[in-house]
Formats: sequence, C-alpha cells, structure tokens
Amino acid sequence: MASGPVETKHMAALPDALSPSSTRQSRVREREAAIITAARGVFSTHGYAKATMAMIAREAGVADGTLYTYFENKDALARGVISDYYARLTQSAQEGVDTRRTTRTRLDFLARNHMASILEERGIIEMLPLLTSEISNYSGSDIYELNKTYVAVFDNVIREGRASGDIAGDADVASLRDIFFGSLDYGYKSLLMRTARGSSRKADTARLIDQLVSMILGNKGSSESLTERLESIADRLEFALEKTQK
Amino acid sequence: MASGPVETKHMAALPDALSPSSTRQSRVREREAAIITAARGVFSTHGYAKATMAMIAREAGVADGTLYTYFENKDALARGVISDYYARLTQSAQEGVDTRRTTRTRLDFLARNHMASILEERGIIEMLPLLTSEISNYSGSDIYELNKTYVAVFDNVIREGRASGDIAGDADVASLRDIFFGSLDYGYKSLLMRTARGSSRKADTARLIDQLVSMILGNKGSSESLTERLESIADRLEFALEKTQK
DNA sequence: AATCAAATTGAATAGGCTTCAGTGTTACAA
DNA sequence: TTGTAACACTGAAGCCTATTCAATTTGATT
Repeated sequence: MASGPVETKHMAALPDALSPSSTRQSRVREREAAIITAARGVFSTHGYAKATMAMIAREAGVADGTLYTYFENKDALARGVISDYYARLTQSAQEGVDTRRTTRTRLDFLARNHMASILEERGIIEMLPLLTSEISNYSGSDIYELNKTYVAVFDNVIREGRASGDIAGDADVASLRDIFFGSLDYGYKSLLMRTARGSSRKADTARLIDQLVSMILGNKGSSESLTERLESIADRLEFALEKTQK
Repeated sequence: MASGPVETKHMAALPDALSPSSTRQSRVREREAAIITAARGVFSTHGYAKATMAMIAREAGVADGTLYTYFENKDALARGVISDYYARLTQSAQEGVDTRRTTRTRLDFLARNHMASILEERGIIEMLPLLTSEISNYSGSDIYELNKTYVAVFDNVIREGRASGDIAGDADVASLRDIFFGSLDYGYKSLLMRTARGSSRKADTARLIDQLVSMILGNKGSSESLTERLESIADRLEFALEKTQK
C-alpha cells in the first residue's frame, strides 16, 4: 500500500495520545491507517478535486507536512485509499465464491457484490479513472496488481464453470471479463442518472444482472432453467439473512 | 455547447487577423471554435490536470481572461470539448447505421465505430469521468443530452432488430445498452493495459466485439450463422475501402 | 463623428499542493 | 543513566494556477 516514513531497522517508541501499542513501527502503521481513514472520509464527502490536503491532515490529527512522509503526494494518497478498497473487495468476492457451488450462483453473487460495493463507496471508486488515466503511473502500480487479483476471482469461476459444463459458449475468458465488469460499471453509471421513475433502481439492477449472467452462461432468454433461477434466488435470501444476523 | 460572450441584438463587425467573415457574431463563433480546438489539443496532450488555462489561451491566441468570457471555468471548457466530440460521434454512428441493413452489421459497425473513436480521442474521453462525477452538474447538462442522443442510435437498432426478428432474447433495451457500451468501454481500458503479447490489440478487440454482438443477437457461441458472419466481414472491408478513398 | 455596448486584456488575487529548515522523539549503545 | 544518531513531525513559506476585474480597445449604431 504505502511505505510509511522511511523504514528503519530499529524499533520501539511511543505515541502522543493515540493507541494501545507503542513501538515505533506500530505507531507508524497506526498513523498510516488513520491517514487513510481520514482520506477516505474526506475524498468520499467532497470528491477528489475539492478535498484538500489540509482537510485530510486535520481529520487525521496531523500537520499538513506529515502527510508527505507517508504518501508522496495527493495522488499517491488517493491510490492508497483505493488499494485499501480493492483489498477488501477481493476478499469479500473470494469468500462469496468459496461458499457457493453452481456457476450461476457464483456469478450472480459476484455481480451483486460488485454493484453493492461500488454503490456503497461511490465516492472512492469515482477517483479511479482519475488515477489510472496515466498508464505510466498505473501499470505495475499497487492498484493494477490488486485489480488483477480481483478479476482473477471471476476468471477462475469461468474456468471452473466451463470445465464443469455449466458454461456453453466458446468465448475467451478475457472477453467475458470485459463484458462482465464493463456492463456492471456502466450499469452503475446509468443507475445514477435514472431519476427513479416507475421501476426502482433495485429492480433495474436485478434485471441487468440477470440478463448478463444468462448471457454468459449461454442461455438465450432470461426465462430458461427455472430450477437454476430458484436456486439463485434462494442464495440471495440466505445472503441477506446472514447480513442481518451480523 | 458554450454561450460565447454575452449575446447581443446588434451585429456585424470585424476581427484583427483571423478569418474571412467579419460580423461580430461570426467573429465570436470563430473564436469559440478556435478556443475549443486549442483546448482539445492541450487537453489531449497533457491531460486535464496538467493542462493549464494559460497554455490554452496561448494556443488559441487570446489573453487568459478571454477564455472566461466564453466558458465559465476550466470544467466548462472541458465540457465544451467533449460536447463537440459527442456531436461528431453521434453523426458518424447514425450515418453508419443508415447505410446498413442487417442488425448484425449495424451493431458490428456501432461497436467498431465506438472503439475506434475513443481510441483516437482517448485524451478527451478520459476527461469524461472527471466531469460527470458530480451528478448535479451532469444531469441536464449538454453532455448528458448529447450522450442520450448518442445511445439512442443503439436503442433504435435494437428495437428494429427485435421487430424484424433478428434479436432472439427478451431482454429490455436498457440492459442491453448497458452491456453494449459498458463492455466496449471496459474493453478499451483493458486494451490499454495489455502489453500486446501474442495476440494483437486489434485481434483482441475484434474478438470482444464478435462475442458481444453474438450475445446480444442471442446466439450461443461465436461459430454460428456463417452467412451473417461473412456479410459482416464484407461490410468491414467496404468501410475500410471507403475510408481510404476519402 | 459621437456614443455606447461588447469584447478583450493582463495584472492582481486567492487558494491549494508541496517543500524544507527546524524541533521533538525514540532506539540503542556505552 | 546518558549520549546521540536516526527518524518523525511541524507549519510557515514558496510556487503554481484558476479566476476576477478595472481599465482599455473595438465595433455597431445614430
């Protein structure tokens, strides 16, 4: 993620009024976390452009200059926030896949998880295009690697699905991946626009996901394989239930 | 697009060293065009963040302050550039559709046109997310309306395709639209990443489009309806030929 | 030719990112 | 325990750029 103030071989020290532990290392780790948390909040609320380093510093309880011992500049700080986000997203995705068996329920879950996640942290993911536009800074960056790890979860589901015969067509994984995540991201954007007329946002999203997963599985319409559908719905209910209990 | 310096009821005047015509109105129109052109160039080369108003002013041959009589601020100027882009994109899309008959060739064309266009003007379209992130500024803006007009071209192709029986499934147009443009936009991004290994970018793009169009048409694999495929290829060759002759 | 509206100018303003010289703290050794 | 080098932290100053605005020029009209 980030490097923190110049790493040292020594260690052990203590904070001023922050936390339980007290080695220099842990202090630094906590401060970095505090800065990222503060940054996430400020970026979320105001957006990248209107968020100021001064705001973030104040929120994190440090001086302006301190931010720069943890992150090279505003961009790097935003990347730190996004890296953090991706790490969490990947974890939830992998966990969800691991607890499901059929390809349909897995894809269904991945799609809903993705949508829910970007909706929840919209302020954050809207910074992404800003930071990834300069490929030079992007290729090989933390974000790039984390994104790769994230989409790999999808790739694996596809490969397994094909091996088990759940997926009909002969499309290559890369294309399917573009179609899958592209549709969802675009769907999110059009979602934001729709001034919620007759159909609710939830319904629109559900329809899109349904459509998309069916296409990937190789079904023609959305009215086939009733059993599979029911299973998928049961899965959603279970998931919703789990969430409530937490 | 933009408003230009306060419109007046009077008219007729002349420039200092710019153009053929010489009424005040036309002078203003030309200057606005010059500013947009300059802005497009500077934004393309340096990206939104690093482009400065001073650069654009110099390029357009006006004083810094003059930019602000044509556009409210840097954002508005960028929006002007993008509006201009969308207008051109829509026109090429509509023309392409009008000169094609089958649904497959039309969708194929729309997809290739879209990809070619965003590749060519990548510097410009990368500013889009930046400007549309604040929905308040976006809904009802020029860009919003122009985007609506653009995707309407696709919507119509789908509706006609369904009427003529070319499209099998029962998916709603909105979902298909999200899938279509989402896949392409995301495909563009992954394209930029791939350090062109074995398969070329062109081949990857072709495969994606192929896949996508087949899915929308309701075919399972990409190996069906050979005749249609051949027709599509012939269409592309014709189009390429036309371009050369221009 | 006089006059007024519109367009243009560019210097001054304001605000935000980033730097850096100085200060305080900590880990370790003697 | 004390000394000290390395590190972390600070916040005021520097720099850069978007934006404003009073003054000026230009152009259309009477």
